[in-house]
Amino acid sequence: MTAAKPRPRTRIQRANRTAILDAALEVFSTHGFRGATLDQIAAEARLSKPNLLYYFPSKEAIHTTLLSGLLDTWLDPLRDLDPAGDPKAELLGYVRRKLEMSREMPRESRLFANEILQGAPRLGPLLGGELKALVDDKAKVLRNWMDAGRIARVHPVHLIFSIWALTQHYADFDVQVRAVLGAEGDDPFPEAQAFLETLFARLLAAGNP
Amino acid sequence: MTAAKPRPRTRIQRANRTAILDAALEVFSTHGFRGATLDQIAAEARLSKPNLLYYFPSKEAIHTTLLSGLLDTWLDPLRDLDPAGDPKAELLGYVRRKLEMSREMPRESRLFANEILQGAPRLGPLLGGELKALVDDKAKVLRNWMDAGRIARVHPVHLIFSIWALTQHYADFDVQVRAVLGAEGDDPFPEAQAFLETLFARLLAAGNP
DNA sequence: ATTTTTTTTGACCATTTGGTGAAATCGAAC
DNA sequence: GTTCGATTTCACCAAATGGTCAAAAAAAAT
Repeated sequence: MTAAKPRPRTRIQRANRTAILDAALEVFSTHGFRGATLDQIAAEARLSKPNLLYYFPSKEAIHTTLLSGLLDTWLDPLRDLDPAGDPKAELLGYVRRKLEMSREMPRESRLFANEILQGAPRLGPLLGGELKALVDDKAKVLRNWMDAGRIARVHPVHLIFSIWALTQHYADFDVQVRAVLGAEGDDPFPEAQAFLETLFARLLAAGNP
Repeated sequence: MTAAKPRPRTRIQRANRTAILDAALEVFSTHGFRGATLDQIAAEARLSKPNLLYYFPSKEAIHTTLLSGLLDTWLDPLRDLDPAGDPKAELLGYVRRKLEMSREMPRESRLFANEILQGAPRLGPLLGGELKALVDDKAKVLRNWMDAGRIARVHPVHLIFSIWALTQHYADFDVQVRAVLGAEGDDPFPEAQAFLETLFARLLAAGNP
């Protein structure tokens, strides 16, 4: 489909490309595509603007490069959900890994959130394609587990939505979370982890009607 | 604190101000503050740009006007949580009302999400102030209910976070939700309502450890 | 009908923005 | 140490953007 990107050869190229992508991630994730400027990105990357455009042909190209890698990374934990594993352990593991990603890659989470908020103008088709396919597949796994009485019966797709919503909330709404929690323990994530574990354990407890 | 805004007198003023605010809500909520342009807003409101600026002194002013009204509206359902009511009914009612707001005011939800995503540069102080105060107050109510054994014990603030995250997800990530669900029933909200009801009912079922 | 006030517009401005081109500088291989 | 490609910078554009101003056009008040 897409032209195979010739991997950057020199170490200068590698270093600068990563610097640019890192700077762009920072800027795009806090201002959205339209709100971000090349000058901001250039400044953040400590390069001149023309120098930026020596490595990437356009603002669009930088953004696209970031997004194209993102969805895959983002869905890795869901892909790992093992149909042969223990249902509850698999699901709680998924929640934990997803929450870890919120803590360790909040900028990526916000980049994604921005894109969706703005109507997914760029990775729109992937949602109904690749993403839907994966979710449908995993929903089937969940349904099997429910049929076998190994987890409680709930709408499998909304169950997945709920995991996304709850875990990404701690990255995307970080400012709000910290403001509301106040000084009470700087790091909200351990509490969040405990809370989410309880929540999903109770929601999925077999024996529920 | 803020200067009392002299309510618009003439009906033309009232009509145009609402048209502008409505247009601005549309544009700001899909592009964020920096990504939105006065020309877009003017076009959406069917006014000329100078005419826009006859009613509002600046882009900032429009945005501020929108945001200042928003937080209050947004928190109304939480304010309504009645300490004297039945715990489970109160909480499920809160969830329902919040989900209704996601369905009926998705643009407002996205405007808010954009602001928080971008680090809450404008309504930042309100988060640690007014918002935190309200949440602390209601968390106390929740804790009392837990102490009395009327709902299961969980971290009350994270419980509130979870309600926000789960309900707002259906407004903010609407595109994704619809893409993943596919044609399977155009309106995701009835299913969402049922799912969330189950989720919180199980989470809060007294008798839980 | 005329004055007065409100509303709308067209022309305009300074700054910012995404992007270009050619020249200068740098770095590695020889 | 020279050469040749890779890298960086300087000067510059055209378009877009937030905003201004004075004059025209509508409404309202008299």
